[in-house]
Amino acid sequence: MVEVVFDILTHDPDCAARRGRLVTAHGTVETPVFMPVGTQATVKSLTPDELQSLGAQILLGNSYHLHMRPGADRIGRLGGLHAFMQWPRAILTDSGGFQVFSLARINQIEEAGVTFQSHIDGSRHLISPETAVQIQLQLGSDIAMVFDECNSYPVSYQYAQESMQRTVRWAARSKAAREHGDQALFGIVQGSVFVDLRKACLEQLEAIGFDGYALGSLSVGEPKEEMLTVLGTITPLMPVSRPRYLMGVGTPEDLVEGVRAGIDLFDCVMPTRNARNGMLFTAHGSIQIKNSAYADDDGPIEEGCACYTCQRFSRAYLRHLFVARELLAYRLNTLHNLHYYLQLMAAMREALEHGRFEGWRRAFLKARQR
RNA sequence: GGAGAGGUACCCGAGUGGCCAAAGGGAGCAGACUGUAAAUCUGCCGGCGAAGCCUUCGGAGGUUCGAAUCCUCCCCUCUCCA
Repeated sequence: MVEVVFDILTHDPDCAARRGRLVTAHGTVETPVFMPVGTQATVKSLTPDELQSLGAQILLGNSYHLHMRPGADRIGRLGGLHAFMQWPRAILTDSGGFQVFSLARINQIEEAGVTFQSHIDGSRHLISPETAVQIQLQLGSDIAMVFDECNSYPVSYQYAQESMQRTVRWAARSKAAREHGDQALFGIVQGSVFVDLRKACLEQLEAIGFDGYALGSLSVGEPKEEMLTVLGTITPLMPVSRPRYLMGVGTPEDLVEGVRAGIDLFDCVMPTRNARNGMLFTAHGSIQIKNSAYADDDGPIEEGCACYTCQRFSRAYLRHLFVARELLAYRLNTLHNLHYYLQLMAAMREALEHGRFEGWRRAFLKARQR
């Protein structure tokens, strides 16, 4: 089997950004990259063919949700997640660590792992570092994440420290549990907004040794300044030769700042969820398509946008579909937003290739002032 | 012609002496959303506004300290009988 290999093609001369290439058994991923979120073995409302047409190179799947339904063992029997959902390109799976945060009301954290009370039927399930690795092995993702605890914000220094240390212990157990070298395993740096905890966590994870390193528990409610401080301080300390993944982030601006700090992989539900909630991204900021201002607007979401939606449909039509709760609204909006996100990443990769990322970034920020 | 039911805010619809500027829906308007329990959630929704004040429950009178609610007359709608 082919191991996941990461090469850096160019470093930007003016900042920490880099243009890289991640080779997986399911294709090459050009970085920096945005991974659309396909929690339940689907990027909501789109087909795999549409995702490929949009230029998606790698998707994110979720261990917790697929374990609960339909079951990772079942997906394994059915040929793995790629075959199951008919996605031929790369997949990264989250370990369920985010659900420790998002489903905090129905779980209990212990040293052994986290006991979830299923949000589907109330039954109890222990997810441990070992089971999280096992689940992801059954899913057959190209990149697996260690089982961690995603912290909420704010948390006390003491809790952040205890949680971080437990996440490190869990990371070591995850590494020990991994059997196959053809599935990459990434460690996750925790420590909330406390930079010294983040540094200590990263050092310990490096000592264990992972194929890539991620920043977790960011954009969970902390002030943007805090997020940028952690991002700007910790990212440069992460191993240069390994892929760096900023988990769950973020807005278009966040992606640009992340790339600038040296991040290679991103994922976020924002383009897909917000699309379903009527918020559409453009170079000049976002719009709420349901606003009455668009009722008679015969122009596209964004002038010059090459996406399917903008090539054919007016804002007035999209507003109508959304207000009428027509299913097509969710699809068309999602197509546009993902196109925007993926094109944004492609534009950054191109700027990096030409060594002019900073100039590109200034133009990006200027356009959003309008 | 007779018997009965009913007219409440943009629409539907609760309320039948004070806790009512009036429940609840819907529509409308706006906002939020960051490793997805999300096609979800939140706010506003008579007027001016900080408190507060003003106008409002088909119309006009009346009873009462106080009326969407009780009384009188009028207008209109619906159902059944002839």
